[in-house]
Amino acid sequence: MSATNSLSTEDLGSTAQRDRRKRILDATYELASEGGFDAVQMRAVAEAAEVALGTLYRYFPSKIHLLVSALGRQFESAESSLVTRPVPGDTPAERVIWVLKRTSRGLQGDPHLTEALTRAFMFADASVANEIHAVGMSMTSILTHAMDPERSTEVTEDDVAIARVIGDVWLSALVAWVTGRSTAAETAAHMETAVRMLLRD
Amino acid sequence: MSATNSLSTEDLGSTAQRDRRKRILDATYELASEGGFDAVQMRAVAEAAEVALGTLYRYFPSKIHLLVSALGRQFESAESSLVTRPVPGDTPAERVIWVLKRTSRGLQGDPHLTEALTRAFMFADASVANEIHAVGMSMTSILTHAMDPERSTEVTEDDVAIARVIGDVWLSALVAWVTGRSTAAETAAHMETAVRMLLRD
DNA sequence: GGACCAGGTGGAACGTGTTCCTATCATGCT
DNA sequence: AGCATGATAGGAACACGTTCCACCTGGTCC
Repeated sequence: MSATNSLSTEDLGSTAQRDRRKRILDATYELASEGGFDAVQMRAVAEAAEVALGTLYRYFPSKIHLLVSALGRQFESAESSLVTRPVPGDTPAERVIWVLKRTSRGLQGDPHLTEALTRAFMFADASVANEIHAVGMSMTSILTHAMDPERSTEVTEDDVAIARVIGDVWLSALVAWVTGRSTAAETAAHMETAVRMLLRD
Repeated sequence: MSATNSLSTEDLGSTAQRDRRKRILDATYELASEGGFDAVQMRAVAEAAEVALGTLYRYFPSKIHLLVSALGRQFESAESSLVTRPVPGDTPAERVIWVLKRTSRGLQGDPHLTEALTRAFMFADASVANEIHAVGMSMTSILTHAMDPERSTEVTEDDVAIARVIGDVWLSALVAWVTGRSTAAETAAHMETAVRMLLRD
C-alpha cells in the first residue's frame, strides 16, 4: 500500500481505527457543509475529529484525498438510495432527468458542501485515481440504472458511453454552478437539453 | 473596475504597462510549460517577468486569474487560426472531430502547460467569470464554425447547445487526461463517440 | 524648476497545506 | 511482568499564495 492512497475501511484493523476514520470524515463533512472548501482546514479537521495532525495525514495523504473520500461516501449512499428505489418516468430521458434533478436538488441544499467536494474532485490528480474511479462508477451505475431500471438487457457499450457523456455534462454544470458562473436553473436547463439530445426516445 | 478583475490590455495606458503585462503572461506561459501548475509560482513569475510581486498582483489579482488569462490568450490564437482556415471533413461530425483532434494534439504536445491551464480553469471561482466567459465564447465559436464553416444558416440555439455539450465533454476529458486518469487515446475515443452521438449526420 | 501622485520596487509578514521529529501510548509476544 | 513495535499526540518548521507597508520614480501640471 503506497503512501499516496487513502486508508480505506478494509485497511483498518481495529475498531478504534475505523472509528477514527469515521470521525475524520464526519468532521470533514461538517466543516465543508458549514464553510465550503476553504473551511476544511487540515488543522481544524484534526481538532474536530480529535486526532493529531500527523494522524490525519496518515489516514488521508492530502486535503484532496480527504475531500474526495468524503465525496465517495456521499455518492455511495446516493447510489444505494437511487438504485434500490423505482425511478419515475416513462422514457429513459425522463428518468435520467428525474435522477439528475433529484440529485441536484440535494446538492443545492448544501451548497458549501457541494462546492468543497466539487472543487476537490476537479483538483484531484493521478494520486487520487482510485477514489475518483469509485465516484465515476457510482455515477455511471446511477445513470444506467435510470436509463433502464428493469435492466431487461445487458448494459451496452453505448449505454455506458451515453452515461459518461451525461456525467461529463453534469460535472461541467456542477463546476459552473459551484463557481458561481451559472445559476441552478441554467444548470438544470442545460442538463435537460443535453439528456434529451442524447436519449431521443 | 473592481479589484477582483485582471487588468486587460485596454485598461493599460502606457506602452510600458502593456509591455509589463505581456512579459508577465510570457513568463507564466514559460513556467507553466516547463513545470505545470505547481511551477507557476507567483514569486517566480514576478522574477522572470522582472516586476515586483506587488505589481504582479496589481495586474492579476490571483494565480488563477493569471493562468486563466494566459489560457484565454491561447484560445484566442487557436480560435483565429481555426476559424479563418477551411476545416476538412464532409460532415459536421467529422469537421468537429478534426478540430478537436487538432486542438488536442496541440495540447498534448505541451502537457505541463495544459495541466496548468486546465487546473486553473477548473479551480476558478466567480471572480474569474469574465476571463472564463471569454474562453467559453472562443470554444463555442470554434465548434459552431466547425459544424458549419460556410455558415449558410444562422447559428441556432440547438447548435449552441450542442457546442456547449461538446465543450463540456472536452473539458471533462481534458481534466481526466491532465490528472492522469485517462490516456490521450481514451480521451480522443471518448470525444469522438460523444460527437457522433450528438451530431448524427 | 518644483510639487504632486499613480504606479512601481523590495521585502516583511501571515495563513494554511504539508512534512518531520520526539515522546507517549497500546497491543501482542515471551 | 517486561519488552518490542507500530500508531498517535503534540507541535515546530517549511513552502507558497497573498497582503501590506515604506519608499522610490517618472510623468504632469503650475
